[in-house]
Amino acid sequence: MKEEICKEKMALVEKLGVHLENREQLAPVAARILAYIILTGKKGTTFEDMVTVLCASKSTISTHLNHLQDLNKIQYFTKTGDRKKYFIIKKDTIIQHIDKMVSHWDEERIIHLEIKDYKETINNTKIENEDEKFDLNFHDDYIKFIDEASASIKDLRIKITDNQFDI
Amino acid sequence: MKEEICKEKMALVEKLGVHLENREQLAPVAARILAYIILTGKKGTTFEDMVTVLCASKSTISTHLNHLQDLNKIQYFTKTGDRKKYFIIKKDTIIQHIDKMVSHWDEERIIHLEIKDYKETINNTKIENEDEKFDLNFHDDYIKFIDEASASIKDLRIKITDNQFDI
DNA sequence: CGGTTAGTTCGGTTAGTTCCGAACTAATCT
DNA sequence: AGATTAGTTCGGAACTAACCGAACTAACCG
Repeated sequence: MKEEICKEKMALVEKLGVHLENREQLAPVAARILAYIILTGKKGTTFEDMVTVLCASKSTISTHLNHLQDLNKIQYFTKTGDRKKYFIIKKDTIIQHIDKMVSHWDEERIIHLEIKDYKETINNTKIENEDEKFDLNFHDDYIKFIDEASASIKDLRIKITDNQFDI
Repeated sequence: MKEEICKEKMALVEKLGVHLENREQLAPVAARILAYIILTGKKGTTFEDMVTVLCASKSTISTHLNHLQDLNKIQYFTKTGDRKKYFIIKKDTIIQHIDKMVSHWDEERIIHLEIKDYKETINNTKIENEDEKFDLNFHDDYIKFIDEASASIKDLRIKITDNQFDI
């Protein structure tokens, strides 16, 4: 029975790993480390543990573990009389993820405005074929969507910060 | 004056190129091709044109141009008595982008449900320390956000399909 | 037919990524 | 002090991605 759960866990680690590898632009093993840490939860997981369970070398685990700490995605706690570090994901990971989405949309907003600006200049300076002119309405609608989505996710952010969940 | 606009255009191509390179996971030159096509608009741009203006080899342009067509990001039209192809971005690019966002959220939704499911199993089977149990509320709230965001972007999709803008 | 235009395909180079093993450090235990 | 535990650092092997040049094809022109 314990083995079955372990199998299920490792299957999920691989699945979540692939997802995180793409979403967070991480190396395969780095993504699996993160997935494993997420699915282990509050009790935490150790360096050694990950070396054996993820079948990776100590150097690989070490490098990626440090990288994930640099990225502020994980942290560790310790136990008195125990030299090991127990890794858990950063409590504010979701907030970070939300903030990243928001800043990503901000970026899109800015570039859409810039493109629209450029297109307007062209439309006004070159008095060329009417039907070669740029359409601009789309940019306005897209920006409106971005603003709506940002507002909606900021609501979620507030809800989460109020409740202070862990993942 | 024409030169100034050209400089401005190429600066925007680089900027939009970097943005698209990340957003669409394209090779640098592929992203610049797409950016250049977007900023040239309805009059279209040719193979040769891009070779000179983007300072890339014919083989590079050829490969990426075919790749972008495979990805359904660009298309071309022709002129009678003219052997060249005039590339423009696909009219439904925005719709594609929106659909990609939606399917991305669907994916996230599924994996969150799977993780929640796994965590529930663990919480129920192992009757371990109460405070080692997984928190699950976050997943529900995140899924709720995803559903809201999806709904909001689907509204935009309808608005756009009704109006049928070009980019 | 030969020449030009428009584009493709192939092989190779360079750059960069990902991971590993071996040798190392640094703290703790006996 | 010597051994053990916990982890780091370095060099390199294997692989992948991105681009280029050169040689090619395919259509049309005169």
